[in-house]
Amino acid sequence: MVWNDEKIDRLKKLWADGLTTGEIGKEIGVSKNAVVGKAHRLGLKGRPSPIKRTQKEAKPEPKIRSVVDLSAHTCRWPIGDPREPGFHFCGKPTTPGKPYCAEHASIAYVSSNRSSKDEDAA
DNA sequence: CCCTGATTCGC
DNA sequence: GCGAATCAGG
Repeated sequence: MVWNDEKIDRLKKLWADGLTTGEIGKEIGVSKNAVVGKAHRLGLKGRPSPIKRTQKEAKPEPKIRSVVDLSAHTCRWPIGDPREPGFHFCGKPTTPGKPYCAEHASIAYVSSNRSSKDEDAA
């Protein structure tokens, strides 16, 4: 398909005339896709059918947060194995002054928390 | 289901 | 740059 000035002029004329892509396609002798494609390339805007194509799948944001990225109030409790992919940190709000959130702080600080009974036995 | 236009994709 | 294919809405 060669878009000479005639074709382009006719396309613009018919397009501006209010004809649909199918009509223009039949008129000029091209498929409606060609019409709409050329119209789009020419910068012509369609007045009818304001269909907006939904955003395509595109989310290139594989931002991996390291421990240093976590703010002072972000729980640094490790989730998973650091050597395993998908390892991350808790990230929940921490108790002020503590590196972990309340939930993980309770786990973190129970280490060697021997009760009096243990000492009693020893 | 068939129409519309819009965007994406391969040539 | 071209249009078919695909997508999305009426």
